[in-house]
Amino acid sequence: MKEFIKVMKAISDPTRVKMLKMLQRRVMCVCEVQAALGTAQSTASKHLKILEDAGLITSFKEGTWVNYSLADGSQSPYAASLIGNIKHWLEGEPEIMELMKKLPQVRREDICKG
Amino acid sequence: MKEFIKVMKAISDPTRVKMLKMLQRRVMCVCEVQAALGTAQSTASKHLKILEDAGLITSFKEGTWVNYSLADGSQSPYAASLIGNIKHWLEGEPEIMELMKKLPQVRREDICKG
DNA sequence: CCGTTATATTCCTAAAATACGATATGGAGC
DNA sequence: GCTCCATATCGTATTTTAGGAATATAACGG
Repeated sequence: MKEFIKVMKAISDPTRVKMLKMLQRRVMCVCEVQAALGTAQSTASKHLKILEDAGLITSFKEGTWVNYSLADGSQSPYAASLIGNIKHWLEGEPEIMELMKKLPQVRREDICKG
Repeated sequence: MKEFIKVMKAISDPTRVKMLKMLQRRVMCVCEVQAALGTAQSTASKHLKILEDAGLITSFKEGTWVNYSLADGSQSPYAASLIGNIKHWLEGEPEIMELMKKLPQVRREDICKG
């Protein structure tokens, strides 16, 4: 039950849902997520951790960067099911479409290292 | 997005999940739900309202009783998907099995009217 | 080792969720 | 009309959550 609630709570926040929708398109580092959403760095990092703890995303380090991507769902059957659904859910939402449109311009080469 | 979050938030609370699992088995009135979970009456009523607003359950009046049951999902595609999943999710959970075991003894004839 | 950069964590505050008791509503029956 | 019972709503205390600023950690380049 605790595991189930953890997954559901993780997916119950608009900011985190947006993160999932972005990571569905491509791998992103924390500063890219932060830039795309316009949040504080600590906020982005914290939300990503919640998603990772729930088994919805995974990360791997690449130097100082931490790359996040959608998980395969092997960590939790609930996460697996939701990962599958989230891919087609909310695709028509204006809020999400807007975000997706500006996603290509959010590149770590332009954002970080400065 | 708001509708989506509403459904997800609704299903992110242990008390409400237990309610859904019970209503999956049979129709129940508020006092039966209250008795089965051991909560205050106001608490049960409020949680049921949240689930109904999310399109996860429906109600119909029968005299002074209000009967709640699982919704068919026609109100929201997100609710529809989760209603389908919740039916097989958590079936093995000790907490849920315990609850299901005592469900037959929770009858409005014994609880209410007195 | 030192400085820089990306990320994580801590601390604090504001907003939201939860629970309960108390009160209000609404139907049934006298 | 009044009373009883099931349910809904209100008021409030407590807990949880979200957000950002500040600080800590970790990896890289010199």
